[in-house]
Order: sequence, then structure tokens, then C-alpha cells
Amino acid sequence: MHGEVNKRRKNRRPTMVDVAREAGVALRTVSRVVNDDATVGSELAKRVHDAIAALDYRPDERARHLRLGVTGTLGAAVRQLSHVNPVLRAVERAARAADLMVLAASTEDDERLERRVVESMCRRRFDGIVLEPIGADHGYLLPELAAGLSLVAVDRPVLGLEVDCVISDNMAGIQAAYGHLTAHGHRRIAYIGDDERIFTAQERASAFRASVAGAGGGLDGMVHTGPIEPGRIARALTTARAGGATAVITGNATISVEVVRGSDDRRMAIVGFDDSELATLLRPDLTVVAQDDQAIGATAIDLLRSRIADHGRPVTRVTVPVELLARGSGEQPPP
Amino acid sequence: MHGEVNKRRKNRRPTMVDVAREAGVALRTVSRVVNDDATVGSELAKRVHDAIAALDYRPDERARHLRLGVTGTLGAAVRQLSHVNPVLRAVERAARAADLMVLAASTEDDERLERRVVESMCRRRFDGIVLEPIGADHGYLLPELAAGLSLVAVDRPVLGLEVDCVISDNMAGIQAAYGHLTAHGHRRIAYIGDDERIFTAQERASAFRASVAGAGGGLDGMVHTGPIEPGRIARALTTARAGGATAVITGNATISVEVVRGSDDRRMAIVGFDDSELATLLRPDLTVVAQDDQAIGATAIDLLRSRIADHGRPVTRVTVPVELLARGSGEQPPP
DNA sequence: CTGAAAGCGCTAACAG
DNA sequence: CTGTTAGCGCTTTCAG
Repeated sequence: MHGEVNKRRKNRRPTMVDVAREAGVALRTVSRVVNDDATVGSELAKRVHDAIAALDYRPDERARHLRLGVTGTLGAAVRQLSHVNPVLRAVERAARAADLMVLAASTEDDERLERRVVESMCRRRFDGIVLEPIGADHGYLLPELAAGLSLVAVDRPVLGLEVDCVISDNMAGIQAAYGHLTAHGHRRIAYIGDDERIFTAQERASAFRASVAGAGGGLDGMVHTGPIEPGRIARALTTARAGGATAVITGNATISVEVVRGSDDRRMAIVGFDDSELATLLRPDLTVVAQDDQAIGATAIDLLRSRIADHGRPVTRVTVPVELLARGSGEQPPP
Repeated sequence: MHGEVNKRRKNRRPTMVDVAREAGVALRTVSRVVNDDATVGSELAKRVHDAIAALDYRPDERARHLRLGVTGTLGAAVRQLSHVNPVLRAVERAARAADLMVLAASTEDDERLERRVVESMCRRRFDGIVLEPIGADHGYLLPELAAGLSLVAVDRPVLGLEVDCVISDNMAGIQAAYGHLTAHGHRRIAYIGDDERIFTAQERASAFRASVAGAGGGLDGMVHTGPIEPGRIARALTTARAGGATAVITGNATISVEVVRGSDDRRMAIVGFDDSELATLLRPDLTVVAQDDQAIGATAIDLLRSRIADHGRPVTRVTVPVELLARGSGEQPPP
């Protein structure tokens, strides 16, 4: 007799309508209870909760978000999820504090994947996106921004586009490292860094050159940038030593490790860029220029929220101070 | 005259209707073009694409997913996004190969946060969730599973619940490590591991005890489990050495690091559980029992997809083989 | 291919 | 508080 009704109920997740029927209340009331609106009597609320439990009802956020227009969700598109990334951790914390959910995905340093990820988050109507932009062309972001995307770049700017961003003060960090080493008596200091096509690598290398120039020193054989390969780094070290270098500044944590591994027992003072768990594993412990990850993450979320609130506000670029942590490797005097 | 129309168009994202109007085609046709259905003429398709570009139209997946019932999205709830996690990387890759998007969030080893994250993903109607379950009570999962959640646990099972899972063969790994050390002449071997309330730690410690018992050895002073604290680990090492141990098996990568740091110049053979970037940084390089991260991730996605396809299929638990990688630290003979 | 219309599950406006 | 209803933006059925 009621075959049709039964068929429709079979294998279907319960909706608010089902809950309302089960509890014998109006749909409106269920909606209120689910969004815990205070204006509903506790007796009715209980009936609704019982019905929800009885039916295993789960509200569908897709519908809710569609209706509301916002999703309460932030995307994080980072180079590699499964790598150490203190900034991402800070981003998650700050977002949680603002009652926003962060959902993250890897771009794997692949332009096309970055694009797929970001566009996917846009189509899902995430309220905003935290992006660790990779290399080249970000033109695809233009229509997204025009269509209302709120975006903040961390670690590096989105080149050629007016986008909020928060980056570390790379220049001050290199200056601090350089000054620290000269204060400990070093006169010939080398720099070994990442490929200068990477924004931070370029900034740091430039800052190093400027520091040397400011001190009236020579650069020959002292600046080595390129891909992170043990062979290249070993050769760079050899060249630097041959040129009289007694100390070295490294461009990032991976390079620090390679340099420490390559310099073995021979004494060179080292100041590394970026702190890492490895820093205190080495002997002597590694003196580093550390980013303020907490500040970067919190600032990124602040910028994103204010951009979401006012899509027209002027573009902001924040530079976060870095800190030199003296731990031993940077305080060795020249031989 | 057309004031109302203008008002409605202001500050609103364009929809398919707008695109259809702009292109002078039917809504239906736009939908086809967007989902690149081949049955639409190339001339019309171009008109539609032009209209999309002109209006900066972005399809709204929320609506699409609501209508379709599925989201093409998998969630990954892991202990800490910003930690090295090769399994998560494998999960992302495998999902991409299946044209599914993975969105990840951290549970920070916090039960309540895990619950918030998982429930949030459920309400967003993710097609499935990959979970690295933490400690205690997973009762909250019961109604979600009843409501249709597809879930796969990685690294450890969801205790007390019938849920698909894929874990490493911890027992075989410990046996391999133990056999490797005895083959190199060691007769007294110690084990230093994590807190046994953690599933993997418990499994590994048990396997170690079984190995020793099988070899007819004694356990006194040879098994040390507990929290990961440098002090505890140093004391454990001292006790083990005093008891005549000439080799040590460690319960995870962090403990390996502490043990290497603590054993310094004195010679002890070491086999570590879990590979890590540090393993080849140490001297001698660390011999490890390595998980097959790729297989774990791929299997997790397989299980999840088959669970999504058939929610009623029997629960499956997969144990993935581990591999012993001899690198030097585990091949040192007893003094 | 077009045009019209139903429906996904929710929120919110409206009149009782 | 209840009951009804429109509508979020999309897919899809149905008749032309």
C-alpha cells in the first residue's frame, strides 16, 4: 500500500524533514536545535535530539553552505603536506582560534598541481586560501581574484600580482648572520644557497652580496647558489675554503645539513638559515637565523580574515622579523 | 526602468543562468560544456567558454555535490600535518591517480580535536576518510559509520570498532631486527621503545619479548618502554649496557636519534624502527626497519574506494611487510 | 540542441 | 513556537 514511501526511505540518509517527522515538530524547530538557537524550549529540544540520535541524522553542510553563501573553511595549499612546516601548524592553530576549519593539500612544487588545487578550493567556495606560491606564472589567479577569491601568500609573494602576503625578513636575517660572524672575527665568509629562481633564495643571496659589499669585501668564490645536490654543495665548500673562507652562511635547513656533513672535522663556523629539529642534533649545535613561524601563521590568518571581511581593502605585505639563535656553530673563531 | 534587474546583478557571483544568458544558449548547454560533455557543438562551446571568461564564472561545487550526492573528496585526519609523513604523501598520490581530491587536517594527538575534525568532514559529506587514529575512545565513530561514513585507519587499528585498516607488520620487523643482530654475533640485545599505551609501541615491545623468549634469552634490564624523554632514554641505555647488552633495537625514529646521541663514541650496534632522513646523516648510517609507505598509502585508498563502492563489504585488515635496510649501524660486531 | 521544471538539504522570511 | 514557502546553484528528466 505504501510501497512508494518505503522505497523512498530505503538507503537514504535522513534529512531534517525526517527528523522533524520523527520528533513530531516543525522543520524550523529542527533547524533551530541543530544550530543551537536558544529560542527553543528544552523539552522540544530533547525530543529533537532524541530523534537525531534515533535516525543517526547528520546535517549536510553542503546544503547549509550553499544556502548561507559561506563555508567557514579555509584552504591551505602548501608545497608538501608531509614535510616539516611550522608555519602551517601556526596557520591551523590561528584558524581554529577563529573557528575556521583549515583543509590542506600539497602542491608538490608543481605549477599545474598548484593550479588544480587552488581552483578546486575555489570551486568548493572556500572562504579563503593560504598559498605557498611556487615558481612561475600565477596568471590563473587573476580571474579567481576577480571572481572574489580571498588569498594570502606565505613565505614568498605571488610575483606580478597584487596579493596580500607575509614573508620573513630575509635581508635582516642575512645581515644578522653576517654581522654575527664578523663579530666573532671572521673576515672571509661564504654563502651557499638554493637555486636563485626561488624567491627566498634570491632574496637571501642578494642580501648576502649586499652585506659583503657593505663591508668592503670581495665576492670571488664566496657565493654559491643552485640546486640542492650533495655534490654541488661539497664543491662549493671546497672552493670557499680554497678562497680563504673561515665561515659559511647557508641558505636553508637542508643545505645546512649538507654543509655540516661535508665540513666534517675541519673547523668552519656555520650560521644556518631556518631552524630545524636537526639543529640541536649536530655538534656543535647549529647557530641559526630562525623564522617566527607563529607570527607568520597568525598574521596570514589575520590578513585573510580582514580580506574576507572587506574584499576591497588595499593589498598588504607584512615582513616578519627573524631571530638569530646562537648555539655554538656560529661562535667558533677563525683558526 | 530595469532597476530591479541591475540591483540583482550587483555584487553577485555569476551563475550558470548568467552564463547561459550571456552566451545566448540554454542552461542545459552550459552545464554540458562545464562538465565537458562531448555532445555539444564546438561553435556553441566556444560561445559558452567566451561567456564564462567574460563573466569570470566559476562553477559552484557545493551545489553540484549537493545535487550529485558525492563530493569526489577524501579527508585525511592525521596526527600532525606539518610533520614528516610519507604515508600521507602516498595517500595523496594514490587519490590523485583515482581522480579524488584529498583534503587534510591535523588532530594534534588530541582526542577531542580528532573528533571535531572527523565529524566536520562527515558533515561536509566527504566520500571517505583516512584516519590515523589516536589513543582512546572512538565510540563517536559508531553513529557516523551507521550513517554511512566510509573510513580506513592507517598505522593502527581503531580499537574496539570493526573498521578497515592497514598497518605495518611490526612483529616481522622486530623479528628481522633481532635476527639481524644475532646473525652479527650479538647475544644480549636491548629494546628501547615508546609508551606502550600507543598501539604500535605495544606491538613492537611484545614482539621483542617474544623474540628474546624464542631465543631462550633473559629479559632483565633489556626492555625499556615509556615516554620519549632524553633522560629516560639515557638511563635505559645505561641500564642495558650494565646488563651486558651489546646491541639495541629502537622503537621509532625519534628514539633512534636519542639513542645515537646518547651512545656517542662507545660502540653499540643499533637497528632502528622507521626510516627517516636522519638515518643517513648519522655515522655510521643507521640500519633500520623501514615501512613500505607507498604500499600503505595505496592500500588505504584501495580499501576506501572499495568501501565507498560497497558499504556492506566485510571489514578488511591489511598488514604490509616491512624491510630491513642494512646501512652500517646494525652490522657492527660485539666488542 | 532548447525550454521548462523538479529536486538535492538546508535557511530564513512570512503569516499564523 | 508551527507550517508553509522561496531560494541557494547546480544536474537531469521530459517534451519539443
